[in-house]
Formats: sequence, C-alpha cells, structure tokens
Amino acid sequence: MTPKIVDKEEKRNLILESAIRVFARLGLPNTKMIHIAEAAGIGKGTIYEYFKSKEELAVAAFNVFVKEAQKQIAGKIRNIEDPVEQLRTYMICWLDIMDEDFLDYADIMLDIWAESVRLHQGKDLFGLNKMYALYRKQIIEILNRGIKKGVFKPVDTTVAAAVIIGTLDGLMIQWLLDKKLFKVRYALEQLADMVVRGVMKV
Amino acid sequence: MTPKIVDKEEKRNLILESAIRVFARLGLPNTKMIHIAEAAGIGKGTIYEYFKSKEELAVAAFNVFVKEAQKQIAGKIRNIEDPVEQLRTYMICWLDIMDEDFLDYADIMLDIWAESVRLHQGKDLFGLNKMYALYRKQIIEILNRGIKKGVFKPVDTTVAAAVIIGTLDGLMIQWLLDKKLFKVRYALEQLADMVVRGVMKV
Amino acid sequence: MTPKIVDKEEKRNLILESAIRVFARLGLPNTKMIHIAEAAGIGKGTIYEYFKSKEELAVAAFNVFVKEAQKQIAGKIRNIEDPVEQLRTYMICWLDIMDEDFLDYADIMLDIWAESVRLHQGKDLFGLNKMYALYRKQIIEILNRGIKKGVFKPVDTTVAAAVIIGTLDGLMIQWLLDKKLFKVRYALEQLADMVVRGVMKV
Amino acid sequence: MTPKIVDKEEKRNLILESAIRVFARLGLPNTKMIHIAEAAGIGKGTIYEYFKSKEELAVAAFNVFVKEAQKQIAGKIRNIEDPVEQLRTYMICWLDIMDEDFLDYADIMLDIWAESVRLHQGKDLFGLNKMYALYRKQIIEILNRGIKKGVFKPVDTTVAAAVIIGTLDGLMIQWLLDKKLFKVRYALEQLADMVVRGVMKV
DNA sequence: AATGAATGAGATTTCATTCAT
DNA sequence: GATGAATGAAATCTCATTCAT
Repeated sequence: MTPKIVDKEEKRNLILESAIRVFARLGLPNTKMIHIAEAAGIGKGTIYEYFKSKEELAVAAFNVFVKEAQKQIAGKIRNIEDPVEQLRTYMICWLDIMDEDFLDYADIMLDIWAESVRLHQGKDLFGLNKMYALYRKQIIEILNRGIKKGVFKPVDTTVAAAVIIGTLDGLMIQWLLDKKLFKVRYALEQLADMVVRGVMKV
Repeated sequence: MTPKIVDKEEKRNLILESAIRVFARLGLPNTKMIHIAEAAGIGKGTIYEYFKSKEELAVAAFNVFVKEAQKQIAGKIRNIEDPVEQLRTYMICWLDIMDEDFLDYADIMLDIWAESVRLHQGKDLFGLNKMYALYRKQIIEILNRGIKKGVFKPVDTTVAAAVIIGTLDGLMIQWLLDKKLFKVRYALEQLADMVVRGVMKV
Repeated sequence: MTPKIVDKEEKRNLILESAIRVFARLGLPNTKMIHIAEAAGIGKGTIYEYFKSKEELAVAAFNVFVKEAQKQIAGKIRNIEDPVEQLRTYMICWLDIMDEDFLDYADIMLDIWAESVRLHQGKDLFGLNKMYALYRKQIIEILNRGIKKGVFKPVDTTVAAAVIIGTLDGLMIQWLLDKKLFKVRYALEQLADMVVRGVMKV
Repeated sequence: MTPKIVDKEEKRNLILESAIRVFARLGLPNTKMIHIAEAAGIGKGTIYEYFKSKEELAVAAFNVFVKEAQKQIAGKIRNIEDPVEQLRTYMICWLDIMDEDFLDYADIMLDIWAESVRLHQGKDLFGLNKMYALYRKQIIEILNRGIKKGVFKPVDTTVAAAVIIGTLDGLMIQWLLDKKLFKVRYALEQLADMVVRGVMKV
C-alpha cells in the first residue's frame, strides 16, 4: 500500500539545510537549484516536491534563521529580573546567533535584506519587517519595565528599540565584512555598556 | 586643449549618473543595461565604450556615492575644533547623506553590501572595505585627538570606530526598511548623544 | 471464475473513464497524469499498471468515444428500411453524440485531430482514419442501397460519403466554437435536408 | 550613427515564414523555438527581438493564413453579379487556399483550433471566432442579396452561413486527413452544387 | 565614435515515467 | 498489485556582451 517510506519532514529539512548552506556560500542570486540539489545529494526535481519555488525555499531558509535566533534569545532573557541586565543580555545574545553554528545563516541576511528592501518594497516578502517588529516589541517591553521600575529614563521606547536593534545589526555587518577587525564579544560588550548607560537614569 | 577628452569625460558622467538613478530605482540585479542606455539617451553599445562591464559600472556608481558622502562629511567637520562636537557632527552628517538628494543612492548600498560581502568575499570588489576603512580612519583621528585632549576615554579606537560606524549603518537600515518608524534626525541625535557620552570621560 | 481479471477490467475502465473526463475538461496537453490519478482516486503509478503511457491512454479514451458513437448510430439506423430516411437519421444521430453525455467527449476530438493529423502523419496513431473509414463505409452502404433502389443519383459514393461526414464534422466544430450561434438540432436538420436532397434523384 | 542596417520588416517576415513552415511540419506544441531559429538561420534569442513569445508568433502565423485567404476570396468574388455564382465561387475559392502554396498554412489550423476552442475558451486568443464571424458576414451578404433578388429561399442566413462554412471546413479536414481519398476540386464542386441548390428557390 | 541587431549560455520549473517498498 | 517519491530531460525566455556598419 504505502511505497517507499520516507520521512517527508526529514527530507524537507535535509533540503532546507542544504539550501541554507549553499545560499550562505554563494548568495541568493548566485545559488542555482542544481547546486542545492547536489548539496543535498538528490535530483533537481525533488526540491520542487518539497518547496514550490526557489523563493519559497529562500523564505523558509530565512525563517529558520529567525526562529532559531528567537529561541536562543528568549531562553536567555526569560528568567532575568533586572531590566538593566536583561537588556544587556539581550544584546550580548546576538553574539551567539553569529556563533559558529549560525555564521552561515547570518550571511544570508544581507541578501535577504537587499531583496526585501528593494524588490518587494511594501510587501515584506521575507517577513523581515515582521521580524524586526518582534525584536522591537521585545525590547520595548524590557524598556517599559525598566522605566516603570525607575531604572531607565522615560525615553521614546519605539525609537530607542529601533536604535538598539540598528546598532546590533550594524555592528554585525561591520564584523561580517571584516571579521579580523575586532572580536565580536569585546565590541558587543562595549556597545551594550554604551547603550545601557544611554538609557539608564543617571 | 583637447575638447574630445572633455566630451568623453562628460559622457562617462552622463552614463554614470543615469546608471546610479536606475540602479537606485530598480536594484542592481533588476537593472538591465538597456535601461541605463535609455536613461542616458544613448545606445546600448555605447556604454561599453566607457565601461568594461555592468559590474564595473556598478563599482563606479558606488564610488560616486562614497566620494560624495565623503565630500559632505569632510566639509562639515573640517573646521570644528572640539573633538566632542566633531564626533557628534560626523554622525549627524549621515543624515544629509540620506537626505533627499542621496536617498536614492542610499538604497544602492544594500545591494552593494550583499554583493560585496558575498560574491567576492575577500576581494572587496566594490571597495566597501576600503570605504569603511576610510570612515574608521576619520573617526579614529577624531577619537585620538579627543583622547589626547583628555575629553575621551582611552578606548580601543579601532573597535570604537567600527562600533560607531556600525551603529550609524544599522540605524539607517532600520530607517530604510520602514521610514515611518521614526524621524531620522531625532533618532540620530539620540544615538549621537548616546555614543558621545559613551566615549566621553565622566 | 477468475475474479482478479474482472477486477483488472473494472479498474482499467475506472481509469479510462476518469481520463476521458479530465482530457475533456483540460485538453490533451494540459492534462497531467496526476490529474487522472486523482480523478480515479488511485495512485499515479497505478495508471502505468494498466496503460503503457499517456499516449496509449489517450488512444484508448478516444476509442471509447468512437465506439460509443458507433453504438448509438448503429442502433438507430438498423431497422430503417428507406435509404433516404436512413441517411437523414444517420446525420441527425450526430446530435445525440454531441448530447449532454457526450459533449465532453466531443471536445477531445479537436485535440485528437490535431495530434492525429500532424504528429504521426501517416501513422494514424489514434485510429482517426480508421474511424472515418468506418463512417464512410456505413454511409457508402446506405448510398449504394439507395442507388440500387433508384432513389439516389449514381454519385461517386466514396466522395459523397467523405463530403457528408465532413459537413457533419464541420457543423459540429462551428457549434463547438460558438454554441450560442445556432441550435444544433435546427441546423442539423437543415443540413440533412440539404444533403439528402443533394443526392436524391429529382 | 546607424549600425548594421537591417530591414526589420523583412527579417520579421523571414522569421514568420520559417515559423509557419516549422509549425506546419511539427505542430504547434512540438515546435521548439530553436527549430524556428535554425530554420531561419538565426539565433534563438533573435526571435524574441521580433516576437514577444512563442504564442505571439503562433498568432501571427495564423493571421498570415487568414489574411491571405481573405485576399484570395475577396479578389475572386468582387466582380460577380449573380449571387448564385458568387456563392459557388466563394466556396470553390477554398480550394485555392488549400493550394500548394497554402497547404502548409492549412495544417496549422487544426492546432490553432484545438488551442482556440479549449485553452482559451471565451478568449478567442487566435482570433478564430473573429475570423469565422467575418466569413459568416461575407456569406450572409451574398445570401441576403440572393434572397432580395428572389433567387434564394428566405432561409435563416446566420445558420445557413455557419452551415456553409462548416461544410467547407469539414471537407477540408477530411481531405487533410487523407489526401488520397478524393480530389478536392471535384468534391468541392459537388458540395458547392449541393449547397447552392439547397438554398436556391425551386 | 556610436549604435543596436544578434547571440547563446544559462536558469527555473514541469511532468511523464520509473522503481523501491 | 499499488503506490508516490524521485528523477532529469526538456523548454521558454532573458540579457550581458559583441561587432558589423
């Protein structure tokens, strides 16, 4: 009755992971479907059994990155009571996202960005805006708690959140462009200090 | 003397400017040579009399952006004596780069970045690294003067410079992605304050 | 005796009928094997247990149509003695073939024709020529009987038969192309009258 | 200033004629763009300089056929006064359309039909319905003149026209399917006689 | 110098068919 | 026998670049 028993979920993941690896190495536009197929050790047509199009595959790849990042961050800040420490931890967490395991994913973001910003201007095809909105929401919550507790200045939390995320992204880009320039951990801590002090009362 | 050379220079610029306009509107990969030719009011083949390839044209376009930005910044900070004010001005200057006239150029950067980081990993085809190196050098100079004067803390200036540039880039990206999120000037001033205080003694 | 064989026959018919329905709705080239499988409620691979290829399935589908049409016609003209009336009935019978139940089938013919005439020029893959030969034979018989009886002119029966079939086909095509143009029954009766009078003596 | 002087009209025709030849030989779906390119002795991409898509090329090919046919017919019936003779001539004219020169074109019609009827049901992509409407209009005019003159019966001219065109088409299909079956001229004259007598008074 | 007609490598996607289970 | 996962040939169309004029 049931032929060739295959764990579709598993195979989908195999393809997705292969795609991420190749996307990361070659970039979105330079990655051809055949490359992904070869990387996964399957036939070209098989990809289309699991993903409708190259674009869908790219979106999925990006989402893996985003979800993984969220998981990391959420786990680390969950049990921190002090808003100051929570904000600092939130920022330092980006380090782990860029960590060995995620380095590949990280590179994809640049392509996704370019595509997202440009090609589908108001569309948010890759959910980039949604992702940033989520990040902002998380940071705004931290800021609000801090403000209520009286440890943070009553800043415009939306702007502050955007600025904080921007600085994190920007730092990462600098590092991605030239990894020998500085140690991420050190720079990140510098930045975190700077930012935290920026929003701290006194 | 040699009017031909003037003509050539002029035409090269015409093509380059047209290219920038089209690149900015459509994005690097979506821009076809014919579009540039039409925008310049010339024939497709003529472009190749002035630029070896589409890539060379893109590089040139990006460099125009970088040089223009530099001219703006250099002009504004030249005559400022106080390092604190100079650093603040340097940062605020990015505002003008993203200003009406340069908004279009700004969008190109995302594409260039993606291409630059990825495709030609160690190559720095577009001179992005060189550009950042220049930016860093300028900021390092400001920081050094400030440190020597005793107004800045004796930070690792290279890291600090990278962090500062990163924050500027990051903020701009946030804004490019969703221009309704915040007013650039306001956020930029917030950020500048934060950063300046971060490196200021006491 | 051998219930397996009955099952096989039954399943073959199930597939064939599903194929006809889908072919009719989507057209030969637009019909994919998976569509047929789904319509039959079976797996894609199962089709190949009963039919060697899509082409063979198409041939079989067409033959069902032809045979069904023949059954209809034969039944109606069998017991008619008068050749004049028999010819007229033969023609009117096409109406029933195009009737509700067969309307779908009818559409297939256009595709089959195109394929038949062209792709396999001298091959008669779909048995179209054989089908027409059969039709001609039947009409020739009617004509011959009429000529012998002295009610028909001694026309070249082969040509006349081809002309008659052609007119029927042509009328049907006109109608298939624009069903609002005329009522089939009315036009068919007009045509039948015209043709019958054309071959009738005096 | 002006490079490679090429008569675009001429080249378009070269491609169109090559396309017609190949379409006629291989059929619409079996004809690949590369075939047409090779037949025209040009590169694959060049076709797209003159025709937006394969479909547009097919439409153009079909229109050549239709226009040529119209030119032939119009020229022949223009100066005929007698409606009876005019109708007969109109029909016989189809012979010339199927003539040596047009034989190739004729074969295309079957594919166009199938495509036209099916794929784009209400769309009339190839202008087939429009073509038939024109044919009907011409025949209706002839019929009306004949009726007014009292030589034709007061038939429903729309139906009669559709029937007449249908018979012509049908005859041609019969012949295209098996050219050895009968001589077109002979059969056509038979049919014309039959039809003319069918609508003639007395 | 300027042009644009010509080109063909190349990419995505489809789908009939195969075959391991 | 039944299945559907896997496949890869094949086809359309794009576009940077060339080059004859």
